[in-house]
Amino acid sequence: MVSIKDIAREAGVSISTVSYALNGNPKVTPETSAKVLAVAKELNYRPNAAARQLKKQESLIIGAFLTDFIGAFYGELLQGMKEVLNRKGYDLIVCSGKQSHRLLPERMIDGAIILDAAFSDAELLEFAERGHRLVVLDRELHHPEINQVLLDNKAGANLAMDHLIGTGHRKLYIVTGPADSFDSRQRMIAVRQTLDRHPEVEAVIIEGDFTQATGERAGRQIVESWDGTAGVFCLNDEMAIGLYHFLADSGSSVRVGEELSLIGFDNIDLLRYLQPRPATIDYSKHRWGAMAAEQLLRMIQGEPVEHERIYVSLITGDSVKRRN
Amino acid sequence: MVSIKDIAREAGVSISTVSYALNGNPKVTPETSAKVLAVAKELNYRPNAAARQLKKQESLIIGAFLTDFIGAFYGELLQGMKEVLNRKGYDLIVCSGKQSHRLLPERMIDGAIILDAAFSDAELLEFAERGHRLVVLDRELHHPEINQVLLDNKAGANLAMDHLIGTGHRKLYIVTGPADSFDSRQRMIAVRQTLDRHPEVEAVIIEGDFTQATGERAGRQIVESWDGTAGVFCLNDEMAIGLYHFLADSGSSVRVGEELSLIGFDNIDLLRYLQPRPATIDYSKHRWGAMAAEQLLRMIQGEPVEHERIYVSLITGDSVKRRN
DNA sequence: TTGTAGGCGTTATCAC
DNA sequence: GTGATAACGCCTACAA
Repeated sequence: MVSIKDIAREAGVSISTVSYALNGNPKVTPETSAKVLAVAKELNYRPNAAARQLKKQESLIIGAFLTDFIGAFYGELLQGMKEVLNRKGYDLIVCSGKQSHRLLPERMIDGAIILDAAFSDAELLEFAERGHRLVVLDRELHHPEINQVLLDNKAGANLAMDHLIGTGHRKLYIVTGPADSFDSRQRMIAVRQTLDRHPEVEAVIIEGDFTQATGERAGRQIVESWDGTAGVFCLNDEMAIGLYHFLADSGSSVRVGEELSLIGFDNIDLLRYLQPRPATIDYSKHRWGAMAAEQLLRMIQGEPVEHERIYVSLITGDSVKRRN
Repeated sequence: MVSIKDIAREAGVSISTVSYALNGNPKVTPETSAKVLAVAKELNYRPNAAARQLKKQESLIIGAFLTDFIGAFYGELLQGMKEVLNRKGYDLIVCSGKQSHRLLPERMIDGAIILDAAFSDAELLEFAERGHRLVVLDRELHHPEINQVLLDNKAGANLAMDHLIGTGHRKLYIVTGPADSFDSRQRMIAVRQTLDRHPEVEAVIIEGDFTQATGERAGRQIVESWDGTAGVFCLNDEMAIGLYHFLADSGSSVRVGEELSLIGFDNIDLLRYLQPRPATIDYSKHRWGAMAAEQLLRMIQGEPVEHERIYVSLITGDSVKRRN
C-alpha cells in the first residue's frame, strides 16, 4: 500500500509536507505542492480511511438502518437522505439486521438514521448516552443526542376517518398494523379519538401486520359478515392492496368503490396500477429522508435542532363512495 | 472514549494483557481474563473499528453497490447476500452513487459486489489491479481479483423466444433494454440467434430502457400497427407490466393472452397481481445474492473461484396463447 | 515554508 | 502468563 511516507520519499520532502499539500494547506508553496500532487498521482495514492478516521475521529459516513431491504417503500426515502448527505460531503450506507448495529458504537459511522423496530429504545438511548448522534423515524425518544422526524400519523388517520365518515359511512372496519409499530399505534390513537367523537358510527377493529397477507385475511373476514355497505380503513397501503386483490380474485359481489369504500395510508407506488384508484394518505418520502439527513448533520455540527414533523394529505381516489 | 488503556489502568494490568483477554487468547489466566472482562463491561468498553482496521488491514465489511435504492427487485438479492455474510462474521452495507465508490480504494470495505452500470469497466479493473476483491453481477470482466456471477441471460431469452415461436407465433415484437445494460445486450444476442434459426418469423425490434414507461410506449406502437395476432417479448417484466397496463387502460381491443401473447423476464413480485398472469423467465434472486457473497468471501480467503452462472426457467403463465 | 515528533486505539512481537 | 514496545497511516502542534 502506498502511503504518504512513500510520497514523501519519492518527492524528497517530509511526510508532513505531503499531508499539508494533499489537504490543500496554504502553508506549502505552490511548487512543492504541485510536485507532491504529481508524485501522489503517479504512485496512485489513495488515503487510508481507517487511519484518517482514527486521527480525526470522524468517518464522514452516515448509516441508515432499516428493518429489511424489501419494500419499494424505502427507495425514495433513501434517495432523499443520499442527496442531502452527498451534498455535504458525507456518504450514506444502508444497513439491516442486528449484527450491523455495531457500526455505531464502534464509531464506523458518524451518525445513524433509524427506521427499524429491531432497535429497542433502551439500545438507542444507550448509544445516545455514549454521545452518538441519532435521528429516529419510528418512535418518540427524548434525549439531547436524539432527534425525531416523524410522520404526522394522527393527522393522516384523522383525514382518512373523516373522509369515510364525511361520505356517509356508518359502518367501518379498521385494519391495524403490528403492535410494535409506532406508526400503527399513533394512527390507532387518532382512529379511536375520531370514533369517540362519532358514537353513531359502528366500528370493527381487525388486527393486521402491515403485510398484504393480512389485508387479504381482513377482506375474507369482512365479506363473511357482510351486510350492506361499509368503509374500510387499512392503516397502510400494503394491506389495502391485499384486501383489494382478495375482493377481485374471490369473485365476491362486494366491490371496492361501490359496496365497500376503501382507504389506505402511505400512497405507495403500486397503487397506480389499481383500478379504481384507492384513496390514501400521502406524504413526501423524499422529503422525509432529506429532513432526517439534514437534522442529523445539524446535530453533528453542533447546531440546535427541534423535532420535525412530516405533513400528510388526503388523496381521494375512486375507492370511496358517497352514501348520503 | 474508553480504550483498552483505560481498562488496563483500572484492572491493574498492561494493555497487551487486556488485548489478549478481550480476544480470548488462551495465554492469559482465567482469573486475569475474568477481571479484565469485568472491568471492560463496567466501563462500557467498545472496540474502535478504525484502530483495529488500521492494524489488521481488514474491516469485515462488504459493500454492495447498486444503481439506485428504488426497485423492489433488490430486496431478495440483498437478503441473500446478507445471510451468507452475517453467517461468516461479515457485515453488509449497501451503497449507491459515484461518491461512495471511494469506500473501496480507501479500504473501508474488504470487498464489493457490483450491480451498477455507473461503474466503468476501467474503474473496476483499476480497483482489481490495486488488489481489491470484486464480484460483478452485471458484466463480463476478466481479472484474477474479479469474479463473475451472471444470470444465464441467453438461456432465458432462448426459452422465451422458443415459447412464443413454439406456440405458433409468426409475428413477434421484441422490446429491448437500455444499450448500457449487460443483461439486455446478452438477451438480445440470444434473440437474434433464435430469429436467425427461424426465418419464417417476422420480428420488429422496439427500443426500450427497462422502465414501465417504455413498456407503455411500446404498447402504443404495437397497437397502432396491429394486424391480427402477435407475440411480444419484453426483455424485462417492468416493461411487460407497462405494456400490460397500456392495453388495459387504453380500452384497446387487443387483449393480453388473446390477440397478443406476452412474455417478460425476471419474475418480479408485482406480476402476482396481474390477471392473466404474464409468462416470464424466473430465477432465484436470493440465490444470486448468496452466490455472489460466497464467491467474494472465497476470494478474500484466498481460495480459488470459478465464474458462476445463475440458471433460469420458464414460467408459462396465462399470457401466451397457442396459435397452432 | 518545511521538518520533527507525538498520538489516535489496536494488535503482535518480543523479552522477561 | 505478563509487560514493554513498535508498528498500522494519518494529522497537527511546535520547532527550526
